Amino acid sequence: MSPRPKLSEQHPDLQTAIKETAWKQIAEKGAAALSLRAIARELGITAPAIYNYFPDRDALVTALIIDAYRSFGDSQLAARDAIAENNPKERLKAIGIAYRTWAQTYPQRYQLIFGTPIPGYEAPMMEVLPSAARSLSALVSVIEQLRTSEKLNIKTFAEVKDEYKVGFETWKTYGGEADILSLSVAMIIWARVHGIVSLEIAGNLPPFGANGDDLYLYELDSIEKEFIKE
Amino acid sequence: MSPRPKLSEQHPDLQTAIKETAWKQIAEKGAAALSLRAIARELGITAPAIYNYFPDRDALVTALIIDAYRSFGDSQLAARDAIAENNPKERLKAIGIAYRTWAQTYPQRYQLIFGTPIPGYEAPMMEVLPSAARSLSALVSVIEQLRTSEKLNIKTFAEVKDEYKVGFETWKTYGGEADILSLSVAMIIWARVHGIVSLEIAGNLPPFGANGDDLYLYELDSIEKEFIKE
DNA sequence: AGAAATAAATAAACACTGTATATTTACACT
DNA sequence: AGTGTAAATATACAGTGTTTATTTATTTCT
Repeated sequence: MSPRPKLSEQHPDLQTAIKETAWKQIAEKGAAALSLRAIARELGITAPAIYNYFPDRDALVTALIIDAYRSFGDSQLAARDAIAENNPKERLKAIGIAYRTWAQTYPQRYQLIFGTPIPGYEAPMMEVLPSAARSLSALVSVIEQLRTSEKLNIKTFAEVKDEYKVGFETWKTYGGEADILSLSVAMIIWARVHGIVSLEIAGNLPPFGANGDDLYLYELDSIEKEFIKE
Repeated sequence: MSPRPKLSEQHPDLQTAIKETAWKQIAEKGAAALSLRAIARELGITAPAIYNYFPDRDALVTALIIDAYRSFGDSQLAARDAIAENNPKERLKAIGIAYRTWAQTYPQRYQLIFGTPIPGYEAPMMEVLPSAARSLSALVSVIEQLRTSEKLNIKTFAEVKDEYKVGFETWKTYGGEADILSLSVAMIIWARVHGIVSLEIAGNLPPFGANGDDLYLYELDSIEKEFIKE
């Protein structure tokens, strides 16, 4: 009928509206069910109109991932900053608790970031790195603080290989100044909490025996004992 | 043209042929790209013919998952049994190494089992439990052996809640006799190795700093020190 | 052996999906 | 006022899982 509605009938900020509708549908039906046509339907526009704002579906997904990283990073940084700077042990614990809380609040976002729920989609590292690095910077900064105050309990770890130096510098731009040792420890801790949380969210923990709460708290304790001196 | 080819022109065991073609395509293009029509095309049949062997796509996926668990379980049990029974420490390490090796050999299978790569698919617990329990039985049995020989270093853990007793009994049918404490420890260890491996396979470890090898070996060492006495 | 029943395939169609192309038109600027 | 641009539409294509009706090879029964 009318090839282009008047401005007054349009969405004021369609780019944002598209993302919001996408999140809504992801929350309702899961990230895998994300559909450009369904988004367009709900917004009262046609599917190709979306291509004015995102070159293709993957670009939309990338934008969503970056937003999710930002939300996740906000939660991590807020948890850290809620505890006094001179108490890294409690800061570490707060970050750990916040990690799982955020994941349970936004399981779809968690899977969007750390899983592979979109058919054929692979995140473009260079676009995602800034927000990804920032989201881990809370953890890295606490570990780094432990290290510089000589409370970090770990022997030497791998050195940065020459070929990775560039990537590491980029990382530090967004993830904050940190020794490679701190980054390695952060990655181990990250992998541990991710291990439990991802199994739990994907429904792969058997529904008996120790539950997610028990396992998770055990791990947080275990991490504290293993990596913090005194 | 010919609504039904002669027996001589058909596949002798179409059910198996369908699964094999599915695995081939999963290996080539990833689990997310699994397509009934593509399978049919490659087999020279029509898509609806598959419905004679699997009621729908999800049933095929479930069958694939069960096969993958079997392959994974075989690898775990073989790794365990390659070491003398009276050497649980080395058995544990062998299982750990085999875990990552299998995952790296069959990354698509790993994601099929432990990720959520198929849009809208959720594994039916009751169908998958037997092969899933068996695949973890190697780890559980080693932990159980450590526990009965009093070499397991852990304090008490959660008790089995009454409502979960039935599920736990079912588990033991396929996963072997084990104390709930052993099962809990096994799940922690499982979550740890899964944490690194899943991040690594999904390409979410930053490509610098400690690599997967370093992190993984650190964790295996760490697990040994934390859970085995002496 | 001939007829009936069964089972396994095909063909065609439905409702979806992402995406490309050409077209239309509201809006902004000169 | 006229032109150019940008943002929408309409249309179309190739792909998906799935349903239905149809055909026929094979098996079973009499």
